Amino acid sequence: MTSIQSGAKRDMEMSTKPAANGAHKAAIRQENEEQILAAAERVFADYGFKGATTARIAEIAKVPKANVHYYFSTKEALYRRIMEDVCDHWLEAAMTFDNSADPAVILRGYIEAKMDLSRARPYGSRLWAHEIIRGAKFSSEYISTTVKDWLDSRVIVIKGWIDEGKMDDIEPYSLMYMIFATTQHYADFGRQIEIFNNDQPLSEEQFAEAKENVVRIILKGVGLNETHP
Amino acid sequence: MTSIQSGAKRDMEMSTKPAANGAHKAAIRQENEEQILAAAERVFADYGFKGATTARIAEIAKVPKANVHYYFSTKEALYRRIMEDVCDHWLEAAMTFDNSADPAVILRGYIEAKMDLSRARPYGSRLWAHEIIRGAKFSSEYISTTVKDWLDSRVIVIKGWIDEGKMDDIEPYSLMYMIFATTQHYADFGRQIEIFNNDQPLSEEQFAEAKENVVRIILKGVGLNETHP
DNA sequence: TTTTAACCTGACCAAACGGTCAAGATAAAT
DNA sequence: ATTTATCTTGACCGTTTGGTCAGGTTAAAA
Repeated sequence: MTSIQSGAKRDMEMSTKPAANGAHKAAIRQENEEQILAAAERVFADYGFKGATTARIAEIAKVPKANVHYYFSTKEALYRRIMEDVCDHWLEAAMTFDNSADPAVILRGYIEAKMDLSRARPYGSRLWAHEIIRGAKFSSEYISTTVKDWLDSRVIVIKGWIDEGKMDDIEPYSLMYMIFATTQHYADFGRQIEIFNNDQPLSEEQFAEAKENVVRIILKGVGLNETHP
Repeated sequence: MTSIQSGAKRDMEMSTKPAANGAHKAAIRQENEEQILAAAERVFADYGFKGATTARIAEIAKVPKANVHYYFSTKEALYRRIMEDVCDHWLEAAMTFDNSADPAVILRGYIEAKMDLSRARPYGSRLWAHEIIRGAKFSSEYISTTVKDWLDSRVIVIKGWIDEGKMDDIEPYSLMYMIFATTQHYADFGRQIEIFNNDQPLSEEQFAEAKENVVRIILKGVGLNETHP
C-alpha cells in the first residue's frame, strides 16, 4: 500500500468525521462490529461453536480480545447473531422458489440461487453444517418452524406438478434433499473439490459449468425438459 | 436383554478367559480400545478435532481419562487412528465402482453402497465432513493421492461411457460430486432430515425409498435408463 | 510362591479458555 | 473549558484443557 493510496483511503474513511451528531462514533462502532462479525463467521465456520475461540476471532478481526466482549457480551451471543445473518441469506434464496410459472424455470432458478449462495458465502454454509452435525442445538426451533413450514409448502407445490403430469412421480423430499446436498457441497466441501482440481479453487468458468451440470442432471432426472412442460 | 441372552453373551465374550497364553489381557486390551475408539468417533464427529475433549471421550467410553491416554498417547493419535478406519470404509464402498458391466448397474451399486455407508456409519461421514470443512489439515495428502487417483480413474471410465454414447455428455466430476453430496447428506444432515420428518429418524422403509429416489433421479439425469444400455 | 509385565487411576500440572474490570483515551455534548 | 458518554485494552480470574506420573492392582510367566 503506497502513501498515495493510504491518503486516498483515509480521505474516504474519514469523510464522516466532521459530520453532525455522533456520526464518527457510530461509524467506529459499525466498522468494529463488522470486523468482528466477519472474523467470527470464519472462525465458527472452521471450528464450530465449541472449537472456536474468542482469542482467535479477536486476532483475525485485529482487535484486542477484550474489545470483542465489549461489542458482543458472550461467545454465544456472537454465535447467535451470525446464525441470524446466515438464516436471512438462506431465506432470501428460498424466496426464489415461488409457485408461479414453469416448474423447470423455478427449479433452475432455485438451484442457481443456492449455488450462487454457496459461492458467495461459503462460511455461512459451513457454519450451518457445523450446527446441524452437532445436533442443531441452537437452531432446532428455527428448523422445525420456519424452515420446515417453507419446505412442506414447497413439497405441496411439487406434488401439484406431479399430479398435473408435469414431472415424474418422485418423492419431493428426496428431491429437495438432493438440491440442498449438492448445492451446499460446493461450499462445505470446497476444500476437497479444490484438491481434486489440482489444488486450485474452481474458476468462474468451472463453477458456471458445474452449476449448469447440476441443473441439467436434476431437471432431467425428475422428468423436466426445459423446452416445454 | 433377557438373562438368557446375557448368559449366552457372556459365554461368547469370556470364552477366551482360561485359554492358553495372555489371551485374557489381550481381550481386555481389545475391548477397551474398541470402547475408546467408538466413543472417540462419536465425540469427534459431533465437535471436530478441536472441539472434542478427551474427558468427554473417556466419559462415553466409561473409562477414566488417564486410561484413554494409556491406550492412545495423544488426542491427535486417537484422531488419526479413527480417520484411518473411516478411510478404510470409504475405500470399501469405492471398490464397488469397478469398470465392468453396465454403467447403470455400476452407478446404482455405487450409490447404494454410499447410501448404506451413510446409514451404517453416520459418525464416520460427519467426522470426514469436519475434517474437510476445517481445511483437511490431517488428510490433504490422502485426498490428493489415494482419493484423487481413484476419482480420476472413475472419471476416465465415465468419459468412456460418454464416448460410447451410453450416457449424456455431462462433466464427470460434477456427477461424482453430486453423488458424494447427496449420499453423505443423509449422514451429515441426518438431524435436519429427522426434524423435517416430524422429529423421527427415517424408518427403514423411508430410507429405502430415499435411496431408490436418489438412484432414479441421478441415473435418469445423466441419460441412463436401466432396462437396456 | 515369587517375579515380572501389563493394566489401572486419582491427583496433579502448565497452558489455554471465556469472561471481567479498572483505568485510560477519545470525542460528543454542555 | 469542562463534563459526560463511549470506546479501548493490559492485566487478571476461575475453569477447563491435554497430558503426566507415581503408586496401585491384576494376571501371566518362572
